Amino acid sequence: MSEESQVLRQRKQKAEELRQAGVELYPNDFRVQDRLADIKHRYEDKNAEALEEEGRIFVCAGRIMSMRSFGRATFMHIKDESGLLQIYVKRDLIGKEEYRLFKKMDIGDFVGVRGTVFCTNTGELTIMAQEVRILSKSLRPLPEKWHGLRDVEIRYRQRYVDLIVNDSVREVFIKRSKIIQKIQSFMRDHGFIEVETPMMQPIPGGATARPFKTFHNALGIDLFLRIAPELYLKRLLVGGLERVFEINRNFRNEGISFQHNPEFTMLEFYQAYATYEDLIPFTEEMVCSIAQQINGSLKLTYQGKEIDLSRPWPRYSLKEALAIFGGLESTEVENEAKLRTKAESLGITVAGQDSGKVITKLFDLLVEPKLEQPTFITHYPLDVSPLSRRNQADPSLVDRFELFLAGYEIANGFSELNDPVDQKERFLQQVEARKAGDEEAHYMDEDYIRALEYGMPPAAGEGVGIDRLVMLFTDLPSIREVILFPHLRPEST
RNA sequence: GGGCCGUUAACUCAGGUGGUAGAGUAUCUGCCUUUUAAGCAGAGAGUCGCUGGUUCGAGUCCAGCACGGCCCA
Repeated sequence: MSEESQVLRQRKQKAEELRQAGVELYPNDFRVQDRLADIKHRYEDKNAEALEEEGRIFVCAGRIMSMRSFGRATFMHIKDESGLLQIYVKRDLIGKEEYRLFKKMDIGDFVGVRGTVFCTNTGELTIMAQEVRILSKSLRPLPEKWHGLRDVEIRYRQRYVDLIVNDSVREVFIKRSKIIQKIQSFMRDHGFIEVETPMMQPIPGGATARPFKTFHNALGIDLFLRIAPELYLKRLLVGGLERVFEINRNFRNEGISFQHNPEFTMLEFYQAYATYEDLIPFTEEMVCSIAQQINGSLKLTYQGKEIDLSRPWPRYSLKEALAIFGGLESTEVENEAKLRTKAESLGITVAGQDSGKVITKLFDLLVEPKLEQPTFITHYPLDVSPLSRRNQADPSLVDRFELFLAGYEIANGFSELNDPVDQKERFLQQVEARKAGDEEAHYMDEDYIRALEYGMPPAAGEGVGIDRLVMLFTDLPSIREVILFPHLRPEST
């Protein structure tokens, strides 16, 4: 049984023929001097005659993307990171034996080219090759040139092929990188320093989620992949670092969907002597600054919806939002029994749930999808916010906000709870909830309490979902499109 | 977890009611020294996702499973 396709066999055969002719298939002594796009741009305004007179030799390299062969001459397009350029290879110019070997090169091979520029009859700037060297032999055929690679499963599993063939995909990830750079600059410009805290934690904390578990052999202890960096970043506030941020991965052991990948990227930052009300305009400024720098506009289209980022963005309390967007009567919103009835009628499990959980579930279901324009929601219930500072006027609420955009949560920020006694109480409540079967409840973190006992300055902190922000600015409907290697089940063998 | 849809050549896709698989691109051979979806002539290429079942006969019908997508929880 042959497990190799015909094409693969033929290519290996050709590679062997080249090797036998003394050609090194994977050399690394070719020194590239010119990027393809630079060569193209240099002569944009020159006419054909001027090009003929230009005697300059260019030395470039790239992957062969297409070939059109005429017996004794061949046109091909090669591609490097900067772009695409046409190469003309003439037997008379490179030599008979060299051309014979050149004919054994394939679409997909990396080649190094030395030559002069000219303009073809059809007006395309082209390199007249004086030398074509193979730099890396490709053994597998690339996808078809018209339709490219569409199969999303292959696109994600073999992202390298996706990146070779689909330019728009590469642009997405370049844009993602730029967005992250702009955020880093923005934070630094506002006096924050970038830090790195543990990805492996003995007590997973800082969020409501199930963690991944692993084991450290030498220490002989269980460790958890972090679900959030929050408790470590706040330890840094205790340590006297007043403005810190971290952009890194969080890991949550939950379902996969168009909005969720088991590992995702968050910006988290903490600022001493600030409140959540300081972070609201700060967040507006950050998102707008990114939008201006990345897309050059505060208006954007996401999946057909027009979104306007012009400031200020409206703010509603959670209960107001339930009335205004969720279609609830204001008497219902204020009455816990009525809220529970409503929730039950929508299929939400209410038995044994805190009122805070019920109301936030109602919000997720009825309001969140409707918040397309940027909107801040404030006044969250205490029992879903075990790390937030209590509201002075209403101790059943906390000083917290979430930002919604395009129908999903983008950011979550709050004034930090820095009272160690209150924090310990809240942890104990979470421990009770865990005992009662809530696998997402927070763990007790004694060292974090100890840190607070040394004294943490009043502060506010925030987390921003980077993947979702990238989805927004690239107009992509799935988180898998903005993560290079999204998790899939293993291929069957 | 539930529902619906998909899986056929390297890629993109066709294959009414069951009768031993097709196209374009890619590949190979021949002709062709300014083409660009180059052209012309010819050729090869498939465990039809996997496992069972029904049938004289299954890509097609049935069941289970795997992987993926969308929707719901």
